[in-house]
Amino acid sequence: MKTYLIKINSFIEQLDHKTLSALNDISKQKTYKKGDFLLRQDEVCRTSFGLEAGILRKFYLNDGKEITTELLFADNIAISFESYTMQTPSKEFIQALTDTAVSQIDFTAFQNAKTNFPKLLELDLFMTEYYAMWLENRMFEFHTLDATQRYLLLMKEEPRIIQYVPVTYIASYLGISLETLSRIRAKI
Amino acid sequence: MKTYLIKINSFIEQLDHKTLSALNDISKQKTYKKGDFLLRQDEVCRTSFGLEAGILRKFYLNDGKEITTELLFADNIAISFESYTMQTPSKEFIQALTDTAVSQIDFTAFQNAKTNFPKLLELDLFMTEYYAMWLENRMFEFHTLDATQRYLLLMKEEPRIIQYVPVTYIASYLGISLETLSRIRAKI
DNA sequence: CGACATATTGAGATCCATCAACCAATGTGG
DNA sequence: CCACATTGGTTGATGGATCTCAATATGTCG
Repeated sequence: MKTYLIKINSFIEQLDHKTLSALNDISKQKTYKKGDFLLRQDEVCRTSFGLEAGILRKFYLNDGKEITTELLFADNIAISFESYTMQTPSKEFIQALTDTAVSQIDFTAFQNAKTNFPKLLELDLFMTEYYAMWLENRMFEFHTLDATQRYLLLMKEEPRIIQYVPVTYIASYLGISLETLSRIRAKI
Repeated sequence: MKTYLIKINSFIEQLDHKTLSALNDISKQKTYKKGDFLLRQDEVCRTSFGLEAGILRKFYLNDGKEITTELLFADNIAISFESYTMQTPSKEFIQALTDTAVSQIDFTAFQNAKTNFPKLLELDLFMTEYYAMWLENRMFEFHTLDATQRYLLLMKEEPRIIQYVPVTYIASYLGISLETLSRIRAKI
């Protein structure tokens, strides 16, 4: 699956100059401080956030509890997928866990760019395919692994998450309670 | 999310004649008998299966146990997503739960068609977006609902599954044991 | 009818959540 | 600079949800 990222990156590198500058024209650099919200529940996700530095967290509220759905580092793109795709109110929040720098692209501007530069349409497809594979993989983990195994796998596959993200968020990302995660960590 | 299906369908209806007949040219009608495998583990998923009649099941093996990942009815498209997208060996099987009729499209032929008929590229994106939203939703259910709630939701959202699919497969689709599902059913 | 797959029921074990107390580190106001 | 609140993490005891193993029941199809 990660080989697909390589394919996407080389696809981007091989983009013609016009396409690249079209993409550049609609990008806006922005920075956020630790704790800032890039998107709140019920807002429509009108831009994508290309993360250049820092850490972002996507989460939603369920019974008053925060459930983390994704933890993002540099070179990832953060969007509330359903909200962005359908331009409907978001269930998710996107929050900066550290000071961050992002490159924002407006949804409508990108839609227009896709019709003028078909390579961007292809790129959009590739990225969406990658996201779907990532989700399939995550489903697989929830379907087949218990709490300890999920944590061990995360350690192996995403060491940065273990290193830089508070355990509270890691626990909810893994779908387990804070206390259980604490016990798992004590045991290994 | 279901409104997106409506959008996709009307997009298909509005396709120009040339695009539609290009699609037609690369489609092959096939039928399978109950129990037949459309795809086996370790094979590369080289075609998509547009389901016209019957029921299909996607599953993989874990510890010798079958885990059902998707249950499909008419008008859905069955592929082993990662295998199809990357053209790598599949983890999943696709099996006919009843006699079925499908319209198969070869991966490579579709790739070529997409470059000649950009509308197909757009269509591919829309369908992939839908699949990603479906997966997000499924993750959400696993993250927030217990066994009983998941079953009740399935009854409400996908009554055909309850009606036509053996409980063994429903249980593994819901990520619970056969026995637990049986008890849940007894209680309601 | 008999045989084999499919579904239910029961009892015990296990995993994990919850609630509550506790600890350590950090920050803040007097 | 210290007392104290706050935040983030750990530890303990208990209960509930769900799994597993085993026995039994209900199909269903040749």
